[in-house]
Amino acid sequence: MSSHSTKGEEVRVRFAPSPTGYLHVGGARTALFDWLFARHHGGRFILRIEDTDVERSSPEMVEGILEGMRWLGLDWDEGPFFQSERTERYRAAAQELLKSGHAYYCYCTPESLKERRDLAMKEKKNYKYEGTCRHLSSTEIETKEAAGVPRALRFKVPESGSIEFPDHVFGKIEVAHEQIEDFVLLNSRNHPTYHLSVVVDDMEMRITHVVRGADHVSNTPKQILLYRAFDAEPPEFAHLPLILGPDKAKLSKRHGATSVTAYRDLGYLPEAFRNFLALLGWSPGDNTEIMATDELIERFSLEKINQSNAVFDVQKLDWLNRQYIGASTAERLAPLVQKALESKHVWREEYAGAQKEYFLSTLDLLKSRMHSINDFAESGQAFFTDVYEIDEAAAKKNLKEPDLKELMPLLASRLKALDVFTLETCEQALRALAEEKQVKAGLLINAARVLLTGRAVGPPLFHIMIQLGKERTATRLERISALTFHH
RNA sequence: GUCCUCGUCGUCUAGCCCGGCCUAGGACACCGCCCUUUCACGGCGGUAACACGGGUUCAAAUCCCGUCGAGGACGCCA
Repeated sequence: MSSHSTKGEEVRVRFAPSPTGYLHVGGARTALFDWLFARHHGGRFILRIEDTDVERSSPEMVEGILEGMRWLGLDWDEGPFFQSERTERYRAAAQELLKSGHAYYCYCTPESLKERRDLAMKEKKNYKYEGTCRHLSSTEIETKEAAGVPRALRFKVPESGSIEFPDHVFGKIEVAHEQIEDFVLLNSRNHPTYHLSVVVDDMEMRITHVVRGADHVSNTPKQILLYRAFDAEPPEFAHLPLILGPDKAKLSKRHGATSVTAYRDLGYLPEAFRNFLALLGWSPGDNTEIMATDELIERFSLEKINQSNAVFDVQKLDWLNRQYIGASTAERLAPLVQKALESKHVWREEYAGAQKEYFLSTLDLLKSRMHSINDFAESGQAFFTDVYEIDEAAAKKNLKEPDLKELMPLLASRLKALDVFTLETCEQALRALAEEKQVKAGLLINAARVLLTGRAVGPPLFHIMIQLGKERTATRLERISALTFHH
């Protein structure tokens, strides 16, 4: 167990995405760290959907987020809770703050506020709400109320002093009160806004640790102020460094795939992706990189999270993916590969007709050189159908020797004559033929591979032969005479 | 503009808190070699970094100050 206090209570962490977009890489990393932290401490992982902005939230996005989390294996213990269903609680909490003198009504119109903000922006000045309505006299308020002027509720931020809080990642952070404006709690349609709902929920759900992106550090002082106003103890905070694109700007659509499910569709293994995400902003401290879930959980700690932003490096992801694919059993890979084939509508019939054992052994043969789950659609094709294309470059490279037109059929007949068709006997037959005809074995081997699979790259030839079987191997070798090449 | 934060190879990072063991370690990528029947895998080796400038100290990547650079936040969005 790590040293930071859990106050003798159960650790409770939440992941609180807003369903205004998909679960993107940054969100997924946050969710992962939340989950790892909860699991490490044997605590509870709570999922809360922050959909107070009804216009921008949608059920599809919620489903997308859940889908992404399931894909990554991030299971939650409580929820999902929806903030949109808890509006009354937030309103009640807001009234409490009004009564206790921590909040006041603001009658400024959004339009005038925007004007003031734009003006300040134009003059390159810092803008902060002036607090106009904070100092309204009771008669002024009466007049506004009588006229039915729309009102928002604002939090009364202390005018002097500063707020300071410890962060598990960044250490101590201090902000002067005068930097913080009187933020809105309830908008003029009487809807709660972010800070209010977050704090009310975190209190009510007894969240002990808030682990979230560093884009929230500047929100933290406001939220702590709210805890104090509610006379509640704030949770502990840990802010995660951001994930950047190759251009070192915040990750966005222009960097390609955004949602994590897009990575699934690209053929990444969830365990590889999760391992990769874990290494973005965190390291176990020694040189270990490949870690299974249990190890990740066991070794995870907030103090090992580093403070600088990290660039998302696809090449490293690819490497991890290859490592994981190579180390996975065919049984593990099979359903994923199958799903990929189905979604791509590739040679469905051939695959459907194949025996399970044959499918698995083919997968075993090919997995060590698969870069992604999707690769199998191409590299596996020739093992399931006789109608596969012969790659032109491969033919040009390995089939251009004229003698092959005789050598290949000859090889075919030698193989056919074999009583036992094994790795050893195939190799013997081929090498004997090469010696007899005074050609390099490599010539025959490379040519045969192209004929058998349509590709210049792939598994060792004799493995391919065994996999295909004697008949198919022979037939395909004989096919050379039917081929025409452009030299 | 204001505030907050960060700054070790191209990238992810170890080391920094508790100065000497750092002629700065690992991984990805890149380049060579080996293995080999192709492509991978694997093995071996190589290029490559403490942003800069001042202090403090016998000694600084590590402590202090400044500069520069980068990122984030500044909504009746979350």
